[in-house]
Amino acid sequence: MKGIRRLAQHLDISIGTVSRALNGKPDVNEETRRRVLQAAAELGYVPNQSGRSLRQGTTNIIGFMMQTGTEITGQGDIFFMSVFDGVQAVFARHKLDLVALLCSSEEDPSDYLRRVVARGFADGLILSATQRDDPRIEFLAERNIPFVTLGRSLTDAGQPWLDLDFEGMAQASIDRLVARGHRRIAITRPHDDINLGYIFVDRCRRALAAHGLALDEDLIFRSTPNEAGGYQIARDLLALDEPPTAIVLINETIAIGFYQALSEAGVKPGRDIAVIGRYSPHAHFLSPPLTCFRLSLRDLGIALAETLLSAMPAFKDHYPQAPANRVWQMELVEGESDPFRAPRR
Amino acid sequence: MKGIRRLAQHLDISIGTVSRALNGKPDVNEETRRRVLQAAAELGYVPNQSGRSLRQGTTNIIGFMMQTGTEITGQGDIFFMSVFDGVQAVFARHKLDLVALLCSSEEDPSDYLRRVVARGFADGLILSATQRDDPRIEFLAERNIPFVTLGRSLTDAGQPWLDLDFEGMAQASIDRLVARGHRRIAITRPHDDINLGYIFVDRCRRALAAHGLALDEDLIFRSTPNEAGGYQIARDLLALDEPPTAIVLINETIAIGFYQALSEAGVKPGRDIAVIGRYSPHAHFLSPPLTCFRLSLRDLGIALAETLLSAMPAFKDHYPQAPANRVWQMELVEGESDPFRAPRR
DNA sequence: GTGAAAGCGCTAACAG
DNA sequence: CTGTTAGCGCTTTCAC
Repeated sequence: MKGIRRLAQHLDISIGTVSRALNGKPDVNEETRRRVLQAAAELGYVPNQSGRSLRQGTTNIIGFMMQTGTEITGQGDIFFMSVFDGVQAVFARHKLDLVALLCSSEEDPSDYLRRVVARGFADGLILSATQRDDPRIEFLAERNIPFVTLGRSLTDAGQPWLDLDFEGMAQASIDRLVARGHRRIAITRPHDDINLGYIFVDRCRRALAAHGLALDEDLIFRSTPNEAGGYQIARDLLALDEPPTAIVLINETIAIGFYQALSEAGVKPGRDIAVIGRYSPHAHFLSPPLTCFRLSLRDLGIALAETLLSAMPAFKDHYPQAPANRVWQMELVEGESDPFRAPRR
Repeated sequence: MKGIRRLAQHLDISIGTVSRALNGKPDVNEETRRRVLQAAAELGYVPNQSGRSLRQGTTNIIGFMMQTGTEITGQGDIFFMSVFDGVQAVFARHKLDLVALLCSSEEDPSDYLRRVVARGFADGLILSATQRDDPRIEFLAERNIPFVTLGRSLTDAGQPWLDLDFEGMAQASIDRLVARGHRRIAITRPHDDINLGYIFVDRCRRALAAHGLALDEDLIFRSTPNEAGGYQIARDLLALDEPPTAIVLINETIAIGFYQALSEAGVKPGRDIAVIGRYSPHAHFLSPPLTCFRLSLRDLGIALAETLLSAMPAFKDHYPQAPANRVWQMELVEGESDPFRAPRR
């Protein structure tokens, strides 16, 4: 004898009553409920999730889909761990469990998602690394699976999303660099079709135009989101006939390689070239400290969770005011990598 | 009508036959099987996991348990992402799915694990960040849940484990530094009770003793496994009356902060102090390049998966030769941070 | 080679 | 307030 049946037998009451007692149904004698809860604790009883899911059609699991190839997302363990921590803080209130759904780099993300959904694995989903055109979005929307994306996409099915404020970062970076005397400003973009790259480049272009400047196509550097990518950017940049005097780096990790390649060439950030990037734990520890845009990843996770829950019928009442779409502000942390520029010559 | 029933109706055969056809049972007419598979593909049928689990008592899911607080694990940016990718490469062969079980920093890991197990969530588990005494190990062993740990522990239930060769790293580092003229050698250890810290410190002590040297307790620096921890170590170290001439860093991430604090004090790695650390993508991009110990994280993941599967009755036949316990070699990458030491005075 | 039917553990509807 | 029972989707006997 196993499971709820065993518990019921142990208490000499019916399994129905045990179930109701455990699930906090009102029509249970308080004394009975107390006995059930105590016995459950003693016997270490926890309801079998498969049985429960099969009956209720819900799993109490929220899946956070991510790709495991390191060069794909551009985010590392730390980024996601921090976000997860915030997400969980919210889910814990509702006894929802967060699991990371790990799509191998060898599998097509859409196929993977299809499998996850068909299996009835999760009650809701969080998608990260949204692509410019992202078939996953349509797929989930068609099936009425509650989900939220971390990142926007041209694929719009009216889904809720949260995204970092890359426009704000672009605008502020360009304005700041221009104000500091720069006219020839480079930017970077991801090597793949992740949506944020488009947003960032577009806004940089417009911000420059507002200052009467054009974005030189040769000053848009594509790179993989890692140290090696940053290194390569610096090498390419220094090889130009007329290098830029400033650059805005879109990824966190590329700063290290970028600094190193400059250093090898005897070029010093802050003195010979202005650099603005994204905050990461090592940004402070570069020399000179990187001027960068920071955000609270944990708070982002919290917002992500609340937005998702507000899209789920079972929880929406708890989060009536959660915004369905939102760009997440980043805060400028002043470093020493982009001082005012000494007038040339 | 849903699920397998719908598929059966569509084909006008019984659900039993559909099930057998889909699951590759031998007693099915090949023509029938072909029709079933085709219809399944057309209708996008995927068996419901809850129904299947309930019936079979197995989920085809392997859980990789990890803690989500960022200061906990002590691994670099992309440590887990890379390991996951290797694990999945193996699991894909057996149609097993890997999910990361994310224990919030606010929850006790043992409680979390208990819940996961009781729910029948996964067929097997991988535990990371094993503590010196780790109750999770006993818990799983008692219940006969197949699992493998990434990391050893004093808690020994005969479980399979894989661990990095911290002894080898300790021994090689000490030998190398001594050979290069160092007598006063510092080491670092994690701030918490993770098991690897004990292994590392013990072996360093013995390696030094073999050279007739004592490990000075003041030269064992505890730190959180992040940039700030490394920064603090360097500050503390430089404040000593008699600073060490060399140091071995146990974590990947601390090198950056460590280098920075040295730099601020005008102390140059490789010239004024020898440094040996762990490889991470930025190790090359430090100046001077860090001499460090590297391993293939993806291969580690593959080995981890194979070791787990060899402990699972359903798969053990495929992996007869997988070692149940194994320290994973790391390879020394020569940088320029620990040259031969100019004799003093 | 196929169909019919039992039953995995659980919750919810219903009867008392 | 409690017991009884149907049935969630699936796999696996057991007949035929």
